[in-house]
Amino acid sequence: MKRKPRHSKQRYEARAAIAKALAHPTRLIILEALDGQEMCVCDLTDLVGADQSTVSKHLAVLKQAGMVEDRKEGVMAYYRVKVCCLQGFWECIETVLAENLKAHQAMLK
Amino acid sequence: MKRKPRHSKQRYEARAAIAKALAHPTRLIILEALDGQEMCVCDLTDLVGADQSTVSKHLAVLKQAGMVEDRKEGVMAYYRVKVCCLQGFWECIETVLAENLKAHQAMLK
DNA sequence: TGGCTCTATGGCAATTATAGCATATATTGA
DNA sequence: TCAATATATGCTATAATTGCCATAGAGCCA
Repeated sequence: MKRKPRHSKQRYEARAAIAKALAHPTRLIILEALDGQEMCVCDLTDLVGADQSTVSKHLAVLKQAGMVEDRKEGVMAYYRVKVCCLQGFWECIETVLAENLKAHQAMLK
Repeated sequence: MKRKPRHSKQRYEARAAIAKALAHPTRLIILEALDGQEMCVCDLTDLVGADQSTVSKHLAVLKQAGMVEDRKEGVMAYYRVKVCCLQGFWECIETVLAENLKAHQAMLK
């Protein structure tokens, strides 16, 4: 059966942009750390062990994608998760990883 | 509160690799088209309107990530979705997009 | 005011991703 | 066998991503 894309090119690009924001290990660490709490850039920098400017840029990517929002308090910037559906992401990704592992092990036999 | 990453670096890289496979509009079109049915490369090529080799490479990316699997029948290759949790992905992404749109509209006022 | 801290940004180099062309491989059928 | 079709793979040019350094801006406090 042949098909046409159901949505516009722009729609798929917007969707891909969201997925792209999730497509970096450091940003996944950040999102997980922000699960249920806010943290400042300095603590996130300690957490991921990269340069502060690098962390700041990752946070900008997440913010641009609408995944997090920030709050300024004095000189500090506190970030928190803005979306509620990340749990489903993690579960799905873990499912895929488990499947891949299983398939890989089966292939070794 | 300070935190340490809950998982290993490799774990986050593996997760990011899955997300990365979803981070391209063409691959999203393909996955959506393969929702509930298998399709050959030729029809997918028509669908996305790119070079056949480009589509083949996108399919290789999705296959490598474990999102799709293929079946060879004669000279044809039929691909189908291998994971069951994509619906949650689409819904979450649409939720984020809707939130972003709302926030953007609010900002224009 | 001046120094200190925290965060964001500009710039650059290195790496990675992407697209299409050309081509290789494999299957089918005349 | 030969031609035609479907798919996969090198290859190259281009674009995007990433990390860190240097630095700018802003708040805080002596």
